[in-house]
Amino acid sequence: MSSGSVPAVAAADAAAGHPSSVAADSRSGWLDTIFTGDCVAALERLPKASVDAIFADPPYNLQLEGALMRPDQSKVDAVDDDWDKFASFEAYDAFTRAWLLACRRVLKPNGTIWVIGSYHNIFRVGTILQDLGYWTLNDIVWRKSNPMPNFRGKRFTNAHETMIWASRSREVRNYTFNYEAMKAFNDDLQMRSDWLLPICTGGERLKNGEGDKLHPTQKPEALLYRVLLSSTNPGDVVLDPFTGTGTTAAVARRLGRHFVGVERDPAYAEAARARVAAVEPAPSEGLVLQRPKRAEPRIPFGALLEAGLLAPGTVLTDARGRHRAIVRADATLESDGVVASIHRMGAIAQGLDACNGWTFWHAHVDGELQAIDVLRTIVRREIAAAS
Amino acid sequence: MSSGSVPAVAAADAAAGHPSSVAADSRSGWLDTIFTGDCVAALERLPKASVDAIFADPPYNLQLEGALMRPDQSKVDAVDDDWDKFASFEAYDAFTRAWLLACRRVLKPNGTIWVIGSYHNIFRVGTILQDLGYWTLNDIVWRKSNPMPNFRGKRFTNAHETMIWASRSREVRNYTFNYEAMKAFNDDLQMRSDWLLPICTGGERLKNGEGDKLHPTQKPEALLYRVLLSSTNPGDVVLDPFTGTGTTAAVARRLGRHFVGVERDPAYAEAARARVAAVEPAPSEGLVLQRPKRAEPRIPFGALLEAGLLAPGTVLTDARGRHRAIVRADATLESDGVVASIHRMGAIAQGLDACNGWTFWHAHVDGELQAIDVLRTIVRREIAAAS
DNA sequence: AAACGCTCTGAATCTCGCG
DNA sequence: ACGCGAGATTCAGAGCGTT
Repeated sequence: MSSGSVPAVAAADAAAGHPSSVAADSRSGWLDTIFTGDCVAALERLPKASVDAIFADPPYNLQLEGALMRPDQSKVDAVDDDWDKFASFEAYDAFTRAWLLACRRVLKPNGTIWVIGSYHNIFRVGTILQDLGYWTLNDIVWRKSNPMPNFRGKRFTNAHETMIWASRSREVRNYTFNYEAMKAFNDDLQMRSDWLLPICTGGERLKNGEGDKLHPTQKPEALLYRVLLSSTNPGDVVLDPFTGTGTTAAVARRLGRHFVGVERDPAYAEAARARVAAVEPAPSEGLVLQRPKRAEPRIPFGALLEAGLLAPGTVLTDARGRHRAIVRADATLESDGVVASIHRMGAIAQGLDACNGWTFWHAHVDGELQAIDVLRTIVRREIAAAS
Repeated sequence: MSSGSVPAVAAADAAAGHPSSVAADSRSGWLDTIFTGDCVAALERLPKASVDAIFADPPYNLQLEGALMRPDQSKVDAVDDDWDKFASFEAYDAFTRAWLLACRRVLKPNGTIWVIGSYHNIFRVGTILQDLGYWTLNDIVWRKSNPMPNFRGKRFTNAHETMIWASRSREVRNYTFNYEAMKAFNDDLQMRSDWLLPICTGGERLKNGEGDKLHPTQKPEALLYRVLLSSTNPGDVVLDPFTGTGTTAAVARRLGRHFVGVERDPAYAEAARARVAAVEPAPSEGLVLQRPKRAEPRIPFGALLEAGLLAPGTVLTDARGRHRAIVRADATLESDGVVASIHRMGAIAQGLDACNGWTFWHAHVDGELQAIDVLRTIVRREIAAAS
């Protein structure tokens, strides 16, 4: 992992076709780089299955007509850029299919993709994602704490945008989701599919020479922080095919992730490179997340007997003493003549199909009734200390 | 308007083809009726352009596989009904296109449609709505205050569903949106596109003989209350092509709207009819909404000076006295050398993009600090009295 | 009687590694 | 690829019985 080093943010004109700019067998030519050019052409030059995650903020195809005035007659600075103009839904669909296909090629088998949009485009994006074989994991609603009001009073205040989070295909189960970290992030409650965050304003919003916003749709770093924290690991490669002002790349670098960006507009691309170069990555020790229990070394129940923490003949009960079983020397339990593992015996006792014996069965430890999971923790600590 | 009368909730088998059950030139045969049958067949028997609004809760095509257990090993009662099974996305799309087309025929030119769904189906619904010519007005997020958790810790808690609100076509401008009523409903703030509401539980949830839920996906009445209050008027006709247990019809009747329902399952249809028959409509005088402000004459700020209600040189402040500005004779405000309208000055003072100066700026009226909107009301009354 | 604890349930695309 | 078994995993609110 090279998160501490300065990224190579030099320009590389992928669309113009310089073969040397993208090495087919190495990441050295394109990692931590923001390319100037069309994203489909640029992605075709990246190796297959080379990125861990994708965050895409494509044109929304807003289809605005005429200017929108505020109640005080000031003009709303709308998204009227050429890159957001499409001749028809069909043209937008073809564009969407093309870049989502190109993304699918460079995405690792267990990688995931995020796409953000509004009601103007997100339904078409979602449909095409499904049609291409991506498998939706969640749709996440970004609730804006400070949305633009509806000036005409003809609709509800459009106060949110939608992100779709999808794996590469239905069969994938080992995609990255830092469940425990997000739960801790959210005051020990599961992170929900609705996130309340302010829009990008103030010092975070990049300005042009005249002090106006540089880019019409710059996303807040807090949004990308949650996205990358939840679905990537330090050292992962994050691709943003519509880099814009480089929010994804900046947050990726801050969080010790690698990035690859593609941006069509040279001015945006240059601003993004300068922005990313100024980012100070977090120290790697700050990026360590709560380790999920699944990742802990497996301890067989017998290890508790070997360690002398439990003796054969000990009586185990459930938390309320309604069920009891005796520990045998071979690390099985016996109850009413039945012999089984701690898990099976817990299931049998409750009449269920399955049971986690570690948390179901209790023993007296230091005079207190405690789950045998506590003893497993002791064994794990001893193993960690010895190695 | 016949909201006070008992609706005709007798069954009518539209699918079986009784011509007498639907009169082509009168509403007497089908108004306030819940039909048993397939919705496309039933809608083809309704007159063209005959309903003011549609609320549709179609199958979501969940594509579940296997059983899901809670951590305590109890089984989640999943939606595994035949009506939610589709052979492919193509089959679901064909189904969706068919009923949305049938809906479009019976919808009045200025009518609107609501469709609710989850990430499993809503993208496809939204795409097809657009392809058929409907024009999206908003997507509304129903944030559930008490969603089912994610039991395996593999995704974000799926804590919301999405509703799409669309007009019949892009050109329509005179659709019903009770902007002021929704604003009043929301403590005088514009109603946003994210609504926090609990799921349907407790006494509101219809039960079968065994005390289990009668229908797997009954929607809360509060959701339909907001939908119908915002986008329909008393006396309007509301169609629900997937009536289920009749939540739409029940709330429509309570709010003095007419309804038409179609439900395929005879048991659900019968339960819905009984439910609706028990609904007591609200008294019609309770259904009068806040008069739209746009119908009020526009009063320029200068009119307050002309009327002598404010004098040049008067100091205005915000409600808490943190910002101040001086009224000039030309009806602009001045503060720290900056001159601007009441609205712009309010925005500048707060560092925001926009501000309603009428409610932001306050003056001492009869010794009390009050919003200058109070003075506008006085001017309006005088104008009304003079004419 | 109010408080408390236990049980039940809701549109859900919900494990993983080893043999 | 498939079967097997270890063992990891939940929030809000209603309802009901006990303290």
